[in-house]
Amino acid sequence: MGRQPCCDRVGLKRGPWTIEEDHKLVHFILNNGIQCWRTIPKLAGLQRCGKSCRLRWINYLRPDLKRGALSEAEEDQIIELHARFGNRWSKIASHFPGRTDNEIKNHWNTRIKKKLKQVGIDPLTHKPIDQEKYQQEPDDTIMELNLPNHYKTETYDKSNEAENCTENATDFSVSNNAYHNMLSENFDVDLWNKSCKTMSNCYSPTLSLEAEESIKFSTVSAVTESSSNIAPAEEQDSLQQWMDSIFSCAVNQLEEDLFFLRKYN
DNA sequence: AAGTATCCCAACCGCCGATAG
DNA sequence: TCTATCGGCGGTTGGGATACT
Repeated sequence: MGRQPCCDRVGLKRGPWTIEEDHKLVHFILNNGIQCWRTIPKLAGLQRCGKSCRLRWINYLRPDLKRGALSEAEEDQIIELHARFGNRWSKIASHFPGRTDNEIKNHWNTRIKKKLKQVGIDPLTHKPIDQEKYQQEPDDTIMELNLPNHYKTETYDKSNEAENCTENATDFSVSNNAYHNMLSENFDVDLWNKSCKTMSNCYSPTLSLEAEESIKFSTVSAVTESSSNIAPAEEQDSLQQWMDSIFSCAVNQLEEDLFFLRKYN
């Protein structure tokens, strides 16, 4: 026979995740890693299906997620990649470390699509909707909207669609604007520092401040705490490596955050 | 201030290829 | 080889937040 079902769906919770649920999931994964999504909710004490846990982790709780709005450079790159790959969001997202396919998809559907239509470019084909109109109108309309260079030329270069294009390593940088905006809007540096200490990088920006105060699971304690569900010794090593990478990732992000705080403060 | 429209995004749905049994 | 599930993906939507009248 085939595999066992993912979940029995009976009594499973749906809808928005609560702080407690997030806490349980993050705590469990930091301690045990990800082996089988189907078993995670049961072992973590969650009334959710594995699929829902996976989605929540990937799109929201992963420590290496980048927060903040997408920069113009990122937006430009999304447009270029979309011209090459179409709606293959996971493929596009792979060029943006710390960004999720869902985030990029949402950004495309809510903003970029609109922006392209405004300047008469079909977001599906990446070609001018009305060729004649665009031969009459000057390119500076497009320039004003900061579109990628290949839209500023008269003809669209078909070679952009070629799959065999060199896979450029993304010149990725944290959105300075986001940090600048935070600081210019009476951003509370003390609170920020405090929340960094409680691993807020893993956490949802929708968390209330009070709730954030109560989150005490640090990455250090996660490494040292007993991991009841890990058995073989060789798995301990790989788990330790995984934990180390998560931890170093969180530390790197923290350093990056502090760098920009100092720079713009 | 209240009602309505629009925007935004987290989460769900359903499909599909890979794979366990 | 076949069947059924898992994991991953893209499309869609519900509802909170914000803007507008």
